[in-house]
Amino acid sequence: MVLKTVDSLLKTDEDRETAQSARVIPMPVKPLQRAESLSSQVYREVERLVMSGQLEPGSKVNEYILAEQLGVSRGPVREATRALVQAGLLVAVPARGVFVRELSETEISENYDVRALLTGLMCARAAERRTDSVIAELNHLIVEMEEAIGQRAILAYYKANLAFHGLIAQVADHACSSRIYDDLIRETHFLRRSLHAPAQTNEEHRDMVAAIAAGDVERARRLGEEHVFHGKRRWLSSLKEDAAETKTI
Amino acid sequence: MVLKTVDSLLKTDEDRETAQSARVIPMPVKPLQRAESLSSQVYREVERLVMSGQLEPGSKVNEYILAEQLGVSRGPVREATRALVQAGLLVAVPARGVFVRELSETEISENYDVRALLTGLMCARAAERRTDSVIAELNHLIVEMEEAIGQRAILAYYKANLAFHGLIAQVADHACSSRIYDDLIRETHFLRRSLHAPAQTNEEHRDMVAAIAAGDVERARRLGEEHVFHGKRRWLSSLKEDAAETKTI
DNA sequence: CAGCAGTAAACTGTCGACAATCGGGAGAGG
DNA sequence: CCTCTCCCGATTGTCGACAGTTTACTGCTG
Repeated sequence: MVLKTVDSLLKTDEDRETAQSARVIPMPVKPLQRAESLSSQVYREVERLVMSGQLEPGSKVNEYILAEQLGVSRGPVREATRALVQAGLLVAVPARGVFVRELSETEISENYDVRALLTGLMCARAAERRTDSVIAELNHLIVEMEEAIGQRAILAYYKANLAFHGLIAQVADHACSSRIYDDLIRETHFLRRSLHAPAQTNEEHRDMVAAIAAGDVERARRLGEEHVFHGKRRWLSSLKEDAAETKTI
Repeated sequence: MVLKTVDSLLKTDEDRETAQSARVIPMPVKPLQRAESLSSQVYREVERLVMSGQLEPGSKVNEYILAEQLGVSRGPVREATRALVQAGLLVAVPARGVFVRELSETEISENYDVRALLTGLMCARAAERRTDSVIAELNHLIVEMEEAIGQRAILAYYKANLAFHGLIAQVADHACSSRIYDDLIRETHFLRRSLHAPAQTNEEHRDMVAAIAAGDVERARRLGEEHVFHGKRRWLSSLKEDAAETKTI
């Protein structure tokens, strides 16, 4: 691990590896592939910080401080932030710096729209390429989500849900959709920390898998699309609730 | 103009502006906004080089040479290329450099798939938000394309076609779709230099505008989708022709 | 006490230089 | 003559430093 994580700075970093130690093993088992470039590591670390909420939307990302915390110079940090701006996680203001992107309600709404189409496409293709083992795995994930709902285990549900859609994407075998879908998911990461009507959502999952299992391509597409649109509706109603609450307060 | 274009290096660069010349006007009319960052300028210049075909798919982009040609240091060049990698125009190979991305047939096919969905979405929304002036402008562009086809003016057709889809995107007022659509178009830029069955394509344009003008949302969506899928079919058939030719040779 | 100007600190944008790594070519050996 | 190895040049990855701009603080004035 070349790059220090920001977390690790809070602890004493005692995990310094002495790679050049003792004997040189004739056939090294792992370190054959060179360490990833610092830019990429910084990219992933900043991505993690944003996704985990440690960097809140709208907050400023200071190059200098970040570079110091990660133990690298500003070069790689600048490269990483540039890429993250292009990826849509950050926004750059000339001569002011980069900030964690905050989405307007319109942008979130549009995000749902495109995700719906992509989900439909991937479900349709998944219905064409399904195998018994995949269907079994999807059903297993649905059960997992069911259990997570019963135990109010938000994180477990979140992970299983991610795995569910990830597996569909994998089976769909459509890299272009998959990539864009992942980008869109990342942009709206903060929405997924709170959950609305998970039971109903999981019911939709069941229907989707049934259509995929039956090989009903068009039905799978429609259910996939609707699944996301229903998510959008749930988000909208939660918005209205928030607005009502703030109004009554 | 701070940045030198690569083209300009072939000519003698005589257009050196002496910005600090003669008198200082008390109230400067234009230069109030500071020049764009070099990274952004390099970004656009490399993008232009790729789009125009001066940098062919698969060719290597040398940081040092590019920086020297543009008259900047390698820092901005690295930032720009990182962003372009994220944008999908370049690919980075660790410790080897960046190359102009070349798409496999599968990737191009998938590109069409997603573009079809987005075009459908934008046409549907355009049908909801149409105005008389927009319809008139769309019809005007169709006529322009018609004329370009008659005159075998590929470039004119290309530009009008771009304007046509751009106008629909603008009317659709769906930034998310629009952004992704543009990215996808850029990735497959090289396909649009050769044209297949433009007359038929323009006929589809007519139908699309008719549906949008009539406010028939679902029909507009379907025609928009099909328009791109027909483009995909035309591309596939041109592929087969190429394969047949190379086989007979 | 509030508002404004001036100054100083902080931060971004950019550059040149050094180190590490990869590819190609020369040379030796089979 | 072919192949493998070693070395060198070319190129990327990274760093520290400087310059210009923005921001924040301080002190002055109405």
